[in-house]
Amino acid sequence: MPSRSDLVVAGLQRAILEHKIAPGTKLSEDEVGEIFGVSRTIVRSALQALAHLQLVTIEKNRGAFIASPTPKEAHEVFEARGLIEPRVAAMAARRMSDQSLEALRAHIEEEHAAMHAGDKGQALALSGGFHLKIADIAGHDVFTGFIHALISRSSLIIALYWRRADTTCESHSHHALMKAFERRDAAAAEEIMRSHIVDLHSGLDLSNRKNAPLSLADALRP
Amino acid sequence: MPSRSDLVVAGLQRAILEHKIAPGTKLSEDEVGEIFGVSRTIVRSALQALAHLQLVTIEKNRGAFIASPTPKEAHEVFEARGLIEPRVAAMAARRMSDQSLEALRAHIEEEHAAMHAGDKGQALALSGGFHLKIADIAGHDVFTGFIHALISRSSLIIALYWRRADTTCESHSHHALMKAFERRDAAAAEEIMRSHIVDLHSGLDLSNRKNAPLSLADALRP
DNA sequence: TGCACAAATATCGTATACAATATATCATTG
DNA sequence: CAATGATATATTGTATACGATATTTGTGCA
Repeated sequence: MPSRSDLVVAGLQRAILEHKIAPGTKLSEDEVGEIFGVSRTIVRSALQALAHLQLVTIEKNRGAFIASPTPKEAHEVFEARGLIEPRVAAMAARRMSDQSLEALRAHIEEEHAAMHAGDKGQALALSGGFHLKIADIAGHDVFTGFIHALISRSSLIIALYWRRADTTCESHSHHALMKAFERRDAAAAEEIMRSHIVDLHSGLDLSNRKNAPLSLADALRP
Repeated sequence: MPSRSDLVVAGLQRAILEHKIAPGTKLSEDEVGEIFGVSRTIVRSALQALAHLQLVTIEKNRGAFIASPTPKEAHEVFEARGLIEPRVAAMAARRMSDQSLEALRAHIEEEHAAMHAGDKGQALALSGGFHLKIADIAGHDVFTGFIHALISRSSLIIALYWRRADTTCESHSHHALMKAFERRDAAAAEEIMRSHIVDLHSGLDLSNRKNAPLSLADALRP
């Protein structure tokens, strides 16, 4: 049974992951509460949770803002992913069931569809979701928790520093990973994941920060 | 300027790290609020923060309890530390300044003193602090954050599953790490850290859980 | 005595009221 | 007109009140 603040967390997180709210945007407690129909008590709880994931930063007596990762943070996040995710991919390969394999295939289909539909935001969110599903399959809750936080932050980082317009390399790497999973080849999965994340990391231009603020109410309207 | 809930978080965390509150202990909001002289609003915020660190579990309509890691969680925590901390130790060795080296030496002195004083709880907390200081020196905020959470949880795990009475192996490994740091030998630091954590991991007996509940008010009285 | 069920109590979940702080507005002055 | 300062407004920080849920206690009955 999801608590009411979890719903707010999920709603905001989704908007952030799909790039509907830009980094730096202020999240006024009253405004968020109005949109979700809850009191400030709930909103505050949700904002604290998001702050813990480092998706928002809370400044005392000033309020909460969508986080705006620095180049250093961006680098660190992908460095961390580069250490953890290959290991987790190998674990997932060893534990891969036919059922999980099928779920991953379905997920890739969704990615493909969103891409063709031209919905960049959703395509990006789904691409992160693929990595998360792999972590779930690995069944290592500690690593999964870390990866969850890292992927969320990655979405913000990509909003600020991504240099290319497309995300086709994603699709290619994800297919390669599928091949390795089908063979239950842990070593291959580990290596493909490593190079995939290096790819993502090198797709960032940490010297050029983009800006694209947006109205909060618009972004959250379902 | 630390907010009031941070003070509650720090107070509870310290008590947990020093094994003054046993896993499973209930943290009543009223009781904690009474002890720290704050309202339930603040306590709730603090408990949520501790829940994010997984030092506390919150059960809906039942309250907050000191977390009681399962054997699986215990295994995963040390597996994660085994992956991350060696890498961080290497980074720290590369960035080690004379000043940082001195700080680490001083820290080891403290450990030594606490051990001689027979204060098991504080010795354990300090031993975790040594690992944290290394992470700080490495200057990688993402890894430091992870390690912070992992070390906190390790303290709970040790409370439940530690098989030996002493912690002398800690002291030995920490000295060996210092030697590597003094030589700025990243490879050695990495390897020593790896085997140190394997040592810790193997010091657990995951089939035997200890029990040692304690009064809450006593534990928190400064 | 032991069990089942009901009342009473305690604790948590949420909303709201008030205080503290920051931000915005606007007049004043050089 | 720009800069500065005072007032007004808006927003966050905290406490508290009230309703909802769980736990405990107590009572009746087999």
